[in-house]
Amino acid sequence: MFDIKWIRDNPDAFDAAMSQRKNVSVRSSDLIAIDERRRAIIVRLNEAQEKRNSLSKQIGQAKAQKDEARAQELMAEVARLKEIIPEGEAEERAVEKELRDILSAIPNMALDDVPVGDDEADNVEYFGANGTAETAAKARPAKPSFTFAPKEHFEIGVVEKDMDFEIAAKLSGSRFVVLKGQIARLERALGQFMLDLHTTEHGYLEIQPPVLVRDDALFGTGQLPKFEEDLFFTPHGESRLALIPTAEVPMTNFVRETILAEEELPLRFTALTPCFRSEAGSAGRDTRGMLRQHQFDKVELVSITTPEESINEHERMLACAETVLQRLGLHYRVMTLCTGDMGFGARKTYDLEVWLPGQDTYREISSVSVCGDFQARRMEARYRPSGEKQAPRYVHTLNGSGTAVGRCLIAVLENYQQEDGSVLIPEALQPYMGGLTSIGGK
RNA sequence: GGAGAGAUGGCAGAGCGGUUGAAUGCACCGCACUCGAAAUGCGGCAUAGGGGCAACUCUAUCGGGGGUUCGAAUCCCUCUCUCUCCGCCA
Repeated sequence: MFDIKWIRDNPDAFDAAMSQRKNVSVRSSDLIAIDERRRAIIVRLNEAQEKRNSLSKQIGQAKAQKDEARAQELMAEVARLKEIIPEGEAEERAVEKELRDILSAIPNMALDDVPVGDDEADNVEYFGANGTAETAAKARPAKPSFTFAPKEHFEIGVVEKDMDFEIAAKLSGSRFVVLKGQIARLERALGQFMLDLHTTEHGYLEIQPPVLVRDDALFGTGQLPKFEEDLFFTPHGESRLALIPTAEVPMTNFVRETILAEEELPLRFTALTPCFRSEAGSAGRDTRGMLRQHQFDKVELVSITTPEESINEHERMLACAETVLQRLGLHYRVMTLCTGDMGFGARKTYDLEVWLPGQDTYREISSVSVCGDFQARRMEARYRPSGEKQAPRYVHTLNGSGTAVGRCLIAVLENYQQEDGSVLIPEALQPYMGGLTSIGGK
């Protein structure tokens, strides 16, 4: 969420940043007009409150001196403030809400080095901080070659009987899947492998968060108020709880309304959780297979850092996600999302796109974002800088998938499929598969 | 599900209608003392929003929201959370 004071001081920068975003029409001048109204109301209200406070103190003194006549006189004087103060308070509340409602629906501002563009066609391939196409190609697994026409994941022999969309539809409708046998085990192996990697090699703390959260948490990370239709809710007493769309929500909100010590930073959390998305508005897209589901497993990474460290942490987090694909021998590319394709809370986002030979295309398998203080402001998440007594500052937050487990399963199946319908198990996964080197072989 | 108790500054913990934004202790930061440190003494130490070039000043905040009152940390309502006991339960 933006700081109105910042907009007041930098109206042109604000307007320029918003013009790069999609479907955003807010202008600084409108916000500043509301803010001026707000401040005028505050001045009037404060004056009345000051008057009331000082008169009330005098009443107290008069009563202490048993000067009842004087007290009555003062009470009469303060009586007329009784009308104007509640009025002013109501006005202040209304205008603050008006401003907050608008500010909370404004997306974050892109960093300077984010490419300007309208949609995914304007995303730019990224080869690392000092990388080139050549260095990246060397570091990343090569695209596999096939002596036969590779199939889509749900058509592969070994998959067909153990990835069951019919039973899932019977239970839950479309966009759900039932995994069985070795396919279910492979999904589990992938999740365990990723968690172990991030906790033992990348310094993340393993978390088992709730997957049901309250509205406040969703507001903190930015899903509310704008994206309510993308979420599942379940009634709870008089209220409701949402099924998390990503573990970013609970883990980032760990620091909600807290003041951390600088020494505690960075905080790095990872969790393997189911994620729930209503996929409103994506009817007809990716309807075959398990690419786009209402429920899927994902390993999420969250970092809480100082403002100075967040950019470095972003590159570090990207590398952590890339390591997953490298260890699995999956070919991929990294894209820097353009201003029009970025998510609501991000200042900069890298997408990892894994190669799917069955689809003959790259598909997103991880998204790594730095949010600056955007979420921190919504959450009131701050830290106290060490050294000389200093005022608290907002932390920076980052999140990334490390990676989407369901989509990674698809990638393993498609990339390691054999002509006979079996699938080889990548070496890194074999310990998690009881030593199996392939599934579905004769 | 039933019955109670509670939520105060970084932490602990007073206050229960009137100069209380809040005692006291701990922690922390200055200064003094010391060759240095400890101990001791003195001082400082919440957050946010206004106004002012500034010095400074005003307002709000004692879990959140609402109410009573000239005046609320203190009284009432409500929500959230925590704890204790009973019941139920993976």
